[in-house]
Amino acid sequence: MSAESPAQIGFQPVRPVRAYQRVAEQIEDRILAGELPPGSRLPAERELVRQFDVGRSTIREALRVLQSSGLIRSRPGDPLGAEVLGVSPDTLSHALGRLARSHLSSPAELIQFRMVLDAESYRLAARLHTEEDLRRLTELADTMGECVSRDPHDPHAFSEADAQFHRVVAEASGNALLALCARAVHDAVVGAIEGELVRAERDGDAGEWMRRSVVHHREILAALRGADGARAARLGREALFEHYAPHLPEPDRKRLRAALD
Amino acid sequence: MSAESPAQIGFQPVRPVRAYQRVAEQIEDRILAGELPPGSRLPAERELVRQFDVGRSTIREALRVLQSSGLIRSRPGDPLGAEVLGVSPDTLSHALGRLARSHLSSPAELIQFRMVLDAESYRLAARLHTEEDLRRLTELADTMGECVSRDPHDPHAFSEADAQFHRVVAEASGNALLALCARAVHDAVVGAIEGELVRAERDGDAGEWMRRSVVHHREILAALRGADGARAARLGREALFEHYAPHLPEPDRKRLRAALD
DNA sequence: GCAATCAACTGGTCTGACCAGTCGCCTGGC
DNA sequence: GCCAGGCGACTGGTCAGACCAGTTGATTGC
Repeated sequence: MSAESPAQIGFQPVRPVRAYQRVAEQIEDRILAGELPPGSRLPAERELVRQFDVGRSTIREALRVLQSSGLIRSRPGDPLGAEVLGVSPDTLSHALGRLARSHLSSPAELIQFRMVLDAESYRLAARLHTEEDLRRLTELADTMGECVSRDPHDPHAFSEADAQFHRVVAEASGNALLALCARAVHDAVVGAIEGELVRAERDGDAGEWMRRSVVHHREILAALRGADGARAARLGREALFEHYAPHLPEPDRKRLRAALD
Repeated sequence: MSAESPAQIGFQPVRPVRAYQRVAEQIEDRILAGELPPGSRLPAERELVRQFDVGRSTIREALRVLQSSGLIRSRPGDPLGAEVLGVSPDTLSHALGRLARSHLSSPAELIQFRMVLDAESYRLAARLHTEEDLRRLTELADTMGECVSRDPHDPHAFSEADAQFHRVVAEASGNALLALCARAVHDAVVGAIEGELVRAERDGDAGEWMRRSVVHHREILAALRGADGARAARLGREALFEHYAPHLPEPDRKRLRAALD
């Protein structure tokens, strides 16, 4: 890029930058730089009006943008001002959820994507886990077992422990980005497929798949303990496939099978 | 969930929903449902004021939210009103870029994540590619070869063809979601590491890594043609590792190596 | 000591205004 | 007849000021 003609050097097309954008950028930069840590408060809107020397609507539009990005949260009547939330995976979840709802991708793709992310979490976690991770995972698997042996079953607590299990594995992978994405996809899947799950529970075979799921999780845990990443990854993929495939039409199922490896 | 005490059934905490949220939701739903396809136009703000029967600031805050989500784009003076862009991966890119810039994740994690996504793209693409995909990939590999054999090198066109290559592979994987995420991560990596790359180019070994990269891409292409997903995935991981590892400190490099498999 | 009240905030919304930019029409000169 | 220029009639961006409902904390009354 060092060989451009002199006439083209130094000048770039200038696009108008809106006032609310500059306000939002300044605040976002402070948040990302850590100067406004999560939990801290922004000044009140009318105070920001004075500091930035713009109208209140400009301030409000900037705050709306930040809020829709999940960086801040505001509450009417709060004398402390808007609360800084910091970077969170919620934006990712939202964006993924939107993609999942749009014609751009199908539920099957969402599930396949989750198979990929989960499997890679397992693979990495098998190498990098700590004893503490294993302890927590064992505990969660036990919790899941209790939920299924209890009468009546407690599918809510079960799902909670299940989600927690995946979250711990993702964190054990040592890659926060992977963990955040895996969580976002997990949330999106749950949000998109929830209706199916409820129906399946009502069909009465809830105990059956919960039991199978517990077995799966224990096998995965054993593979993690043995540092067998490939096996853990394969087991994770199979578990997801078995769980979701029955609810999908054949073409989708075939595509999902391609991700089984 | 069917066994709750009667007193807890039927009532859920009602949280106030802001007017701008309802406006934004209505418009977003129409866009996601395809009733407002990309390229179509929203009514003018003052017309929306009439239709939704709210103040203009409410309309504007709703439009700001949609705009920051990348769903619409507005331009001053446009008599046609805001343009509908539809769901795009830009939001994902933004969110990932923010995560990459925040203290929550490091460049190494970003690269590792890209290794994961690319490798899985290869694995799936090896199974599901079409002849047309192979033709385009061959063409792009040739283009990359030309860029490197040209004198002087054309690193810009090279990077462009490289990005295109990855994009075609991701699309050949048959999973649009995976493709979008891979592209978003690619963009985030490029955005985050660009400074490093420029430095490397200036160091004069540009020709060398470009040549190696071409070889890598041809090997991957051969693996894809042979439907050898595992091999393609491994090659893809190695290519990224070789490219980025030299620019990282040792601890990060070690962690990246864990993703090599 | 405690509960009800009140005043001073907050964010959410509306109104009305002005500006600069953009477009389409319309008119004037060629 | 054609085209350039200008003139509205729009657009979105911004500002100012107002009101409302909700929150909070001090004050008041018991």
